[in-house]
Amino acid sequence: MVCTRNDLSAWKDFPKGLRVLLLDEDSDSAAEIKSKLEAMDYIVYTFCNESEALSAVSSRPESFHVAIIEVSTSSNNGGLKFLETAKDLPTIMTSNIHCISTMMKCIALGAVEFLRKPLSEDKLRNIWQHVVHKAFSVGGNDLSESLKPVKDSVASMLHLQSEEGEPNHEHSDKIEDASMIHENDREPSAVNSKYPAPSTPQLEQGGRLLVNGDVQEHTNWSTEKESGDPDGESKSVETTSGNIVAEVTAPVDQPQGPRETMVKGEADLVDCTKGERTVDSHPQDRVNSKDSHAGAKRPNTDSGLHSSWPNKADRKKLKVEWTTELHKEFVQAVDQLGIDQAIPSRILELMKVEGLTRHNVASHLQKYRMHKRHILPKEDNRRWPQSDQTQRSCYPHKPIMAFPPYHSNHVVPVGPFYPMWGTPHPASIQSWGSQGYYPWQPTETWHWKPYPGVHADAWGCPVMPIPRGNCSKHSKYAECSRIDCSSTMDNSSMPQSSVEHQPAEELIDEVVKEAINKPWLPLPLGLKPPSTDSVLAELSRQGISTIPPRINGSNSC
DNA sequence: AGAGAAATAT
DNA sequence: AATATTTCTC
Repeated sequence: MVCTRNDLSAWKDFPKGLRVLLLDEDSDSAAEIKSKLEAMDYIVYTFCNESEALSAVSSRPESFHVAIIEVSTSSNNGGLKFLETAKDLPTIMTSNIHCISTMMKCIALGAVEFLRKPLSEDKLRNIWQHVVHKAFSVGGNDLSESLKPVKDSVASMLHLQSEEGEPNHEHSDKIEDASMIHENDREPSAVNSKYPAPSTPQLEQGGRLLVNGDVQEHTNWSTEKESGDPDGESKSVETTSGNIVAEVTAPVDQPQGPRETMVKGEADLVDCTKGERTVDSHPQDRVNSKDSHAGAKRPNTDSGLHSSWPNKADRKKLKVEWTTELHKEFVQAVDQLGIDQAIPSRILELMKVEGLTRHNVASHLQKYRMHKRHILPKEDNRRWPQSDQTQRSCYPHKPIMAFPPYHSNHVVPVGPFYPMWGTPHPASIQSWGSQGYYPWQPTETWHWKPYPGVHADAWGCPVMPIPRGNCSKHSKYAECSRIDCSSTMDNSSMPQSSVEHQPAEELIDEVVKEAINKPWLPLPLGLKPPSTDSVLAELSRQGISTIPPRINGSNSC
């Protein structure tokens, strides 16, 4: 009758079927208790003398979940021996005498509770709590066989994910609902309607699990890198069977450093539970915050609704708002990492923004790249009239043959495609580029590397006509190793439709790919060999520092 | 597992 | 229409 883990995952209506060892020398009393317990769908094993009970519990300890032991009046130590022996078994002592010292003795010896006779249904109803409590108090390893399944079952009910146990969503929701109420005395409502048998947790332990479940929700939110989405990206509080108690008892975690991102529920205006939440930011953490007026720009900042933490429903839909701030941090991270390192997880790491997920970053990065590739060149040309030519011309975005048609002297009054992203004013909303913020590592370091393992730019990347003069200012390796479009295309007569520039990009991709994959072949028309600078940079990037001294500054532009 | 692209949602 | 999230593919 060993209760295995599998049995327990099927223990849907816990605590029905809980196995109770009952020791009472008074057979009438025993019968009475037994019938009450059985009415609650507990399974009762009655013993009328201690030694029988002892042998039963020692020979098959896994057969019982809880014991109710009468403190015998007839013998001196009646019942206490059992208590001492069956330490793994949550044991409730009972007696019709209620001598305080006896009670204390029982508790001191490990009894989980002392119940005065007669044992009413109410008293008996809650004995399952001790089972659960024990299951969660004891470390996973020394958990007695009979309790493991209990723990699994409960963990599963609470959606705590004990090991790979399948979480039970219906249950978790209900429990969560119940826990939101924070009441100790639960009438047979949510939980109990599903588990009609006993219950009405009164003891601290019982309630604690639920309350802590709630706490954990919060903890989860504040630490999780990915909000509670089920794809498991949440690296936060992975509650496992071994550490639930510790986890749950720990104070709600104080973000120690990471900034927090602003997230917004979808229904901003509805009510406190749905309204936007602005997490307090930690000024001391904002080491990189460059603009003091940033706060004023935050469209969402502080509507005074700090009240409630997101409940589950809302949490799912929390939306990251890419404010200027946030975007700036993003760009900084990206710049800092450089093109080949700028992957969502690293960016996320660098940004240290609380609550931001890798998905968020990935998405933003996707957009960022799109803009870099397709939009910025246009934007750049048209919206940075003051810029020295270098900035524009050295843009690393790929293909350039198809630079958007447009004459620099022709002021285009029409709004940009993506006004948000291209606005030149540093203080205004998002602008993708990082120029101006991090002059030591300008966006030029963004060399899109379409083919893993090789830096395309080092091998020749197509590029716009090189403007006169300014090249030498930029030591980056990219700029001199590009196609000189003017040799093959006439800028002034370039196609006006940006549609036509797509195929050209792909073509260039192909050409570059070919050049990369077959370095022994002559470079295709339009590709220049890599410059010395670019080769050196690539070599040093790959950890090769010693180069034969045969370099003659041939990187003329 | 995680990056990136595409699809989908708001 | 812009942009964020989700889903899908590799």
